[in-house]
Amino acid sequence: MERSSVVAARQSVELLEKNKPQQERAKRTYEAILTAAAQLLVEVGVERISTNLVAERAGITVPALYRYFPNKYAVLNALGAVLMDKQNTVFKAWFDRYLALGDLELLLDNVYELLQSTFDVTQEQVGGLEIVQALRAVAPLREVRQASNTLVADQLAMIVAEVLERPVDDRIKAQARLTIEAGYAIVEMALEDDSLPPELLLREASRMMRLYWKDFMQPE
Amino acid sequence: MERSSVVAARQSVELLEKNKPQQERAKRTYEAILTAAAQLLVEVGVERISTNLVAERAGITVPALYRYFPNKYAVLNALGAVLMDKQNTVFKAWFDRYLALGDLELLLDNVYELLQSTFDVTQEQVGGLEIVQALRAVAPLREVRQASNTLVADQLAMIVAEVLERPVDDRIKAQARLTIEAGYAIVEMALEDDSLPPELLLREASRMMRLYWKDFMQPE
DNA sequence: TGTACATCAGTGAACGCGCGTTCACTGATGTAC
DNA sequence: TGTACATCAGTGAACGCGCGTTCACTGATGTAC
Repeated sequence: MERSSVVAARQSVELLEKNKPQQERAKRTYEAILTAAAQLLVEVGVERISTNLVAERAGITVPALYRYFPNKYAVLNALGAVLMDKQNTVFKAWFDRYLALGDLELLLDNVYELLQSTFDVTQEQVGGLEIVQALRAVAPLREVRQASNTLVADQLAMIVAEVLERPVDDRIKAQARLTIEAGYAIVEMALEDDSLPPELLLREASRMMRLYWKDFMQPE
Repeated sequence: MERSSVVAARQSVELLEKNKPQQERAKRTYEAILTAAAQLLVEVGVERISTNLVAERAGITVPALYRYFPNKYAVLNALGAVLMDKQNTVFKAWFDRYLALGDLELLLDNVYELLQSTFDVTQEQVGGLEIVQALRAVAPLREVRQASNTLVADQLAMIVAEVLERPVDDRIKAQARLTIEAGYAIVEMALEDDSLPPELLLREASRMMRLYWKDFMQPE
């Protein structure tokens, strides 16, 4: 699995991994660390997760964890990268499937499918909701999340502009950024809220987005 | 200032305050704690804020802090309650101003003003952005945020239903919940993102919401 | 107006704990010959 | 096929630190008479 599509800007807290696992045993250890971290994110939350806890749960000693990650933020970052990659993959697949040149209608008519797929992929990942929340919560990770969302939004803006033969101005960038951000926020809400069925929330969200972009293409 | 409009459900972590400050000196201390906490939220982040740090910054000893708050979550909760109250007050004022019976048009034509006011009130509060992020991040606070947003959304749903003479069904609840959640997410993004002007983002968001609700009232 | 007293507010010192991190090391795995 | 050796992977023990929390206490404030 390719996990480098989200590249962390270098900052005061080192987020990059140290030694890559080479041997089989090492790969199992590495995966055990991520699995343990995901479980603990659910059980104790990002507030109380620690390298000690993760190592213990993974069945290794702490120095073994430090062989692969410089600190706990790097572990969370790796977890976040895995999930964001999955989400971005879903997005790209959807985009490629429904994008017919010169026609955005098909895309707009299938926004619900995108939201539902994003919902599914997040729910299937152990600790999925907790991971995306951690991405919002922890300062060094926030920038990674923002960079990823901005990247996706810019790609969306560029392609839409191209199809409509319009310039990529701030207006269209704002529309794209807005849609992406609202989309993720609503998916997270649908995962969290248990008073309303997720399908309904996602259905309504897709309706909102469709109306929004339709109006951009053919103003009232 | 009334700070109790957001009531925390009792849970495993105690969030309520202990002794209320009575004398003048105590009120200053109490305020100094909240001010210090807000500053430190900006400087070191929610990850590293601690009662020790807050007490030191506030110019008091740690046991003095414990006189008013049972733990650091209660401090963050108080901070969050202050901000959510301000936001809810803004919402209510806007709602009362533009709600004409039997007509939601005026409301819909002024969504931008609401978003801008919410943006302003959050930006003016020291550590405003960091506080709303902490509300999303910290588990025991998350429920408080969700309860507050659900409450506001339910009120919105109820009044809209009343004006339109429709029942308060899941559909209308979902619409309201969605709008509120997307609204806050976009305000936060506007505060965080520095690549696009906040006014543009809020303008577009209000356009999206207006189209969404218009369509509900008069389907295409 | 003065003072004794009750209550409120804040202090100094101490505690046990889990944290992140590092060290020199032993053990496991893979490979050259 | 066997073995010596290099490299990779993981351990045990230790460290200093800041954390949350509590205690018995001193000091400040307000009030009854």
